[in-house]
Amino acid sequence: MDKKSILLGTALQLFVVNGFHGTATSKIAQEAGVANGTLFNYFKTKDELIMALYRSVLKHMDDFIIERMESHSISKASFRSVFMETISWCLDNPLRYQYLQQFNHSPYFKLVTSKVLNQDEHPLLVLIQNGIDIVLIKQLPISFIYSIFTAQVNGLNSYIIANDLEKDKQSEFIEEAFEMVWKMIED
Amino acid sequence: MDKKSILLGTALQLFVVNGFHGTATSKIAQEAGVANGTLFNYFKTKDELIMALYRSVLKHMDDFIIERMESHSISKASFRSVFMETISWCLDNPLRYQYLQQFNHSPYFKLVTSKVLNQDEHPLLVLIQNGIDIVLIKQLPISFIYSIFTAQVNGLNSYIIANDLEKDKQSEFIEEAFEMVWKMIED
DNA sequence: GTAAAGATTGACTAATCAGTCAAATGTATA
DNA sequence: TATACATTTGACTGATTAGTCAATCTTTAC
Repeated sequence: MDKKSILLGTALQLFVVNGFHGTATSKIAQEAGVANGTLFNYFKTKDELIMALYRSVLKHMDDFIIERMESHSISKASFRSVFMETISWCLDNPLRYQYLQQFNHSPYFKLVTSKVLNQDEHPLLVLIQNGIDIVLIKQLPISFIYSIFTAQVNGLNSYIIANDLEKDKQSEFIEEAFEMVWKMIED
Repeated sequence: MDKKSILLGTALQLFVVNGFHGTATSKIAQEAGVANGTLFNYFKTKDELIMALYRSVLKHMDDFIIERMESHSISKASFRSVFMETISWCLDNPLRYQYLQQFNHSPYFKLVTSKVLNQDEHPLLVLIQNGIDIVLIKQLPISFIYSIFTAQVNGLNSYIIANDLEKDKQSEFIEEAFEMVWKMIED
């Protein structure tokens, strides 16, 4: 693994545990096994590291979901697939998930907006747009459906984590939660 | 207003804008119009201020909702009332809402848990328990329903804020979102 | 009026931090 | 081997920080 990836991985862990300003750049470099100055060869400032890590984690999630989408039709099954893969990613990548949440609710979030998020190639957004077009789901703004959908994922995820469910109990609630959200958005 | 309240109010604003570690205690004291040392008379450490502010904001929200609950029956109307008041509070108190979110997704969150949150007197939790008991809503764990309900509030709120809706458009979506969440949880 | 108790002050400290840079090390080419 | 180029190093700096405390001011009680 190259030094940049190691630095991003180390930063991820430390930021989630100690927060942004609670994590010194020197600590990241030390834990990553490189010199202090090396970090600043790869990331001009600490803020740039924080932003780069955010983009990297978003990409990791999107790649995971796109790669594993079962159905390419526009159907309940494809929504189910996106829902399942999203939850899977969150549960399999707790640090990355926490980092996204921490970042999204921090003052750093206002520094990104448009470019990073308004990606029309985002699988869920495309799916919702198509679902609305063929009157499979409710005639409401895409971003409204998107908010509802992702909020449901977050709610489910925080429930599973807070209650430390076993695998089979998890599956039950995931299935239940998807049926719930589908009932919400279907036309 | 007493100095403690002024300090809490100033801290709220600065923490939301600049983050926890991005806000110096000396800055809070300065903006609040008191000396540096005065802050530490009211809050032993910076962390204690952060925690006290969290509890204070939670209490503000609960008081608001309890005070304005229209119906004390166990009915769809009472769930609707809690939903509406919660959204109202979020929209009327953007700084406080943002602070809750920022705190909940920060490393500080793990320092609270049980005592602050497991309050059985929380209006929504009580309502859900009663709703399940009389088979008005689905026979699922209280905390699951709670997660779903609050997730819906968060999703709706982030949609309204991100799209900067006018008042009447807001009402439409709030109504729609409640009907959606009710469809999810009703038995 | 006065004395005791409590509240407020702000200069101060010891520690920590983001970012720099000249020197050292590694790598590729001819 | 020699030379050019890129990467890595870590000591260093100037700035900032949370928290302290002896001195000063304010309030209360009689």
